[in-house]
Amino acid sequence: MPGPIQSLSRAAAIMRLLAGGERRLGLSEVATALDLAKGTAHGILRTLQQEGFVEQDPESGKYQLGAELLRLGQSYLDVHELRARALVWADDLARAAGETVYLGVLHQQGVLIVHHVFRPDDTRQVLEVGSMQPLHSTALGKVLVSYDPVARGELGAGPYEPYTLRTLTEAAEVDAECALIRERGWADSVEETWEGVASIGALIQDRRRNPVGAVCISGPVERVCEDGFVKPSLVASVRSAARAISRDLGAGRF
Amino acid sequence: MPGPIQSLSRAAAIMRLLAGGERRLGLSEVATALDLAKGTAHGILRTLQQEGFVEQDPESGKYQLGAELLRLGQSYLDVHELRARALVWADDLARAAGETVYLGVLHQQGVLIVHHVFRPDDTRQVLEVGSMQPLHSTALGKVLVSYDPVARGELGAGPYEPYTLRTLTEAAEVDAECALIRERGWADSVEETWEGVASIGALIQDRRRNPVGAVCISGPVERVCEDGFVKPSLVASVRSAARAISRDLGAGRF
DNA sequence: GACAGGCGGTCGACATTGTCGACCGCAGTG
DNA sequence: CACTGCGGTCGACAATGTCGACCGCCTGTC
Repeated sequence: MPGPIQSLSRAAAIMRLLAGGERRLGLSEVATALDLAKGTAHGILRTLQQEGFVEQDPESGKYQLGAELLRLGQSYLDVHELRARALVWADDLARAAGETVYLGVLHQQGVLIVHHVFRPDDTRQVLEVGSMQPLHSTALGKVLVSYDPVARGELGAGPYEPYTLRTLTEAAEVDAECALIRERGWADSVEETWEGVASIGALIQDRRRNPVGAVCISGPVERVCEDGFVKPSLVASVRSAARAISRDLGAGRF
Repeated sequence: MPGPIQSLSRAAAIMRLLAGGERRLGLSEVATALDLAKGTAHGILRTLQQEGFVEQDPESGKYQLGAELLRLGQSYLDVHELRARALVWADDLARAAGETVYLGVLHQQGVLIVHHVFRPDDTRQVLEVGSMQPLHSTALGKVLVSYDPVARGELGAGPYEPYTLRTLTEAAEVDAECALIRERGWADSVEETWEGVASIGALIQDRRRNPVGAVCISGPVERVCEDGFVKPSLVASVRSAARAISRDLGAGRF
């Protein structure tokens, strides 16, 4: 039976739809958006609700995502091997560099943040675990595109969305940059996604040298860069953290 | 069609199974655990994998939860109205009390943590958003059981699991405690779940006075208690934060 | 190195199961 | 006070997911 189960695919589409729209959605909205009969959509929503994946506002009758997703998402993190092994290294890196550290893996057409260490001295930061970053304009994303053919495939042919004036929007530009990244072994992104923010990332490999994720540090361009380039000392810190995590993953087997 | 969609319920059961077991599970394990034909389990797993809810270790062929769950769980938090309105109050409370703050809602037979503010001065804490706490032995749980009939129903008749010597394990004990909680308007839990940890919680209501969640502060018993009782000043802080959040929720409408 | 046992995965027949579109009662609205 | 939209239900139909036998592969064993 090499075909997906229809009702499941539809349920997944409904949840993604609910995740996308900022506000709650009504039954009819869901049905028309996915081109389903109202009865069908209702059956799926009822089951999802009963399982806790979707909740219904009793007042308006509209639907939103449910708490069970948060719980399962947490379980995903608990089991995540890369994350588990990287925790302590990420902490060290944040302390050594004095900047925010992110750990990301490829997910669909972006980088999913699976770990986030706050900048040591600073308060008032928002945890970004579970959020996504673009592939073509972040250090994490460019690392993955450079080394993981799947990531390159997900990126597509462009043109890509320009977030700032420095964003690379053409496939040829990104590919050229990736060749450079492969050559020197690390990626940077200076104000390519957010004004004033620069980051430096490096690849994490598993025991069989497959790319499995990336680490990066991220901070204000004034602190991360010097004379228009990222500070070599920070690059060294990130690369050594990436190597340490990779080694740790490889050691799991032997 | 007031019946749940079979394949969806089964898919949910599979995901819960994967979330429960610490390690990855094989196809046959999943099938026998849920009493399904291998072909059926495979069909569901294949669809879940394709949608990103489940991942397969290419080496061992075993299954684990997928990244999409983390993303959707994050989306759940983004839309969560109680959490959004409580963010700033929880911050203030943590600063005023100098202790960790949790915000929880009822989910199945427990309290799901939807927000967590670290103790201001302290480092090295693990974010517990997405994890669950028991109903019968925590301040958050007892608040919900006291005011939300659904929570009381989920709690059941006991006896409940004893985590420490001070845990209330009989329904009668918990019900008596809840009567007291309703009377004075707040709950505490001193070493009932974890040795050395005490917490104080209060109810959050929506605009129609329905219980929708609870806040608590939690910290070492030496700091939270005095002469064997929780400090009145901390109780006052928690209650005023709970009132503030409730007011904020009510104000959304008028 | 041949064998047995277990694994993940596939296949096709069967009937269970999800789907569809018409229909219901209600609430808000002009 | 009709009218339009909503969320939700119903029952007939056949498309759909389910089942158990089967396949090829790997691993451990004697």
